[in-house]
Amino acid sequence: MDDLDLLKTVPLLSFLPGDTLEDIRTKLVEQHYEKGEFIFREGEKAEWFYFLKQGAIKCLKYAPQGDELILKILLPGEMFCCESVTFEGDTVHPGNAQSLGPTTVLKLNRSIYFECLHQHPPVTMQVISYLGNRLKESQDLAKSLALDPAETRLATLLLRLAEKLGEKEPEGIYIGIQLTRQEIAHMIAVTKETVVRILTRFKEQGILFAHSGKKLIIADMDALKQLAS
Amino acid sequence: MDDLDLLKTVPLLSFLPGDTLEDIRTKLVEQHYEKGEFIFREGEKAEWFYFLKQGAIKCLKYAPQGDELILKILLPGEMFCCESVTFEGDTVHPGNAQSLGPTTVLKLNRSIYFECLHQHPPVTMQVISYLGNRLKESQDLAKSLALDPAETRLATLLLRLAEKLGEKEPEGIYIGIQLTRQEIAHMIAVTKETVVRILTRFKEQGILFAHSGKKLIIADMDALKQLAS
DNA sequence: TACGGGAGTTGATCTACATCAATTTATTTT
DNA sequence: AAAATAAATTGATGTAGATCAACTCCCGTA
Repeated sequence: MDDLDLLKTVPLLSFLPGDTLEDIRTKLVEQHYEKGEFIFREGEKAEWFYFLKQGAIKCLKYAPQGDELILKILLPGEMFCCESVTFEGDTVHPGNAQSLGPTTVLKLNRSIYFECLHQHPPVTMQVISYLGNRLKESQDLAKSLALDPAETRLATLLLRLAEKLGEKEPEGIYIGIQLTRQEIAHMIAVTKETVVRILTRFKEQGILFAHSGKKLIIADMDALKQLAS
Repeated sequence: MDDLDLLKTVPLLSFLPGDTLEDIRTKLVEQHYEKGEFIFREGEKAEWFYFLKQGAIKCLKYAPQGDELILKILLPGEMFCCESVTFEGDTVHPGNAQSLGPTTVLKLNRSIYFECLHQHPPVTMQVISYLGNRLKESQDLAKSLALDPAETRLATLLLRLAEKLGEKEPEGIYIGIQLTRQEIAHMIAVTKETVVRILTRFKEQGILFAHSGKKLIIADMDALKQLAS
């Protein structure tokens, strides 16, 4: 019953209408996605509040020519689409959500979520807090894209990834999520070639330690912080 | 008493604790700023909820070297800092707010704002909705900075400005806010020279009509939409 | 009416990063 | 394990937009 243990850790869900966690469970819809599947696409009607149970999801937008920008990587425990569903009338998703690997989400019907917000002010306050953080994150991304050179953007990204999901290993801090060079490129708006060239430079400088060529292990966090500045 | 008339149009403020609008007025602090003055700076403690009564405010961030990015232009009727104040403990402003001209704001003490949110769920829902819109806006900006060439970014900006504060004139749609080329440049992350060059091209193409060299008048909205695509 | 300073404009040159192309190395699939 | 496919790497070349520098226009002030 680790499902329920997880739910208990999510303040938002602990306030769902109904007295027991079992009640809550009956209202949540669990759904599974394989790598590359879309949870939703831009322009589709937003009808669910989501909670990421397992896996990782990239939130991204496409330019008309097919270029893409990854705006956010969602990790287990995070909620998403808490804003769209509160708008009056029909709302559509402003971007795409695609699973990075095998992924399980729990989703909650728009009207139940809405009811929950109305009945539990502290929950609503949490959503505001979450949205405030997402807004800050998004503005930091915009600033970085606008003002930082590619090397700084990559250093900043590696640092954030290390802080969020870094695992201590003998050689350094291992980034426990497998992103392709192309995906990294899409997060900082450069080409995959540029990512490779900068990573190669980082390895030469001893900032990075490449275990099996693919795994990213950061050897010198301080140097990265310096570059991210 | 047009002050109160204005307040009535702001749903958030109409829910403030207290029965009459006169009561509300006693809790709001009015403050005036001259062109260029800062309402607050990055890193300062966030202690107020703000409402823009008159004028215009630019929200911006600086890079260490002094480069800047304008994230948002606030116009009369808009609230700001509705998120920071809901976080637990002390919070600091993640960016700067600077007046573009003579500006009047109304501000509300953090704890009264907080109380207001707790007592009036519909108000809270509005704040969520507002933050959701701000988040979408910010992500659109990030996408534009990441994937669109300078010309497209400028076309998109002019279009948005025209939609928000365009005034019909015989020659076209006049953008009723005086921004310097440098400020426009800071909104789309290019140099002022690049802004000038693209605007010159737009004039040559008949998209823009320059009344007295400075005023921006859009002659061909459809062509702009095409470019912004 | 002249003066001064900031904003706008234009041209010449430079550069970070994209693009294109070829090759190597992983990862699936059979 | 071999074949097929996808991802990573490296080098050569191209380009959008930055930078630097000069000049002009405008607007406020004396």
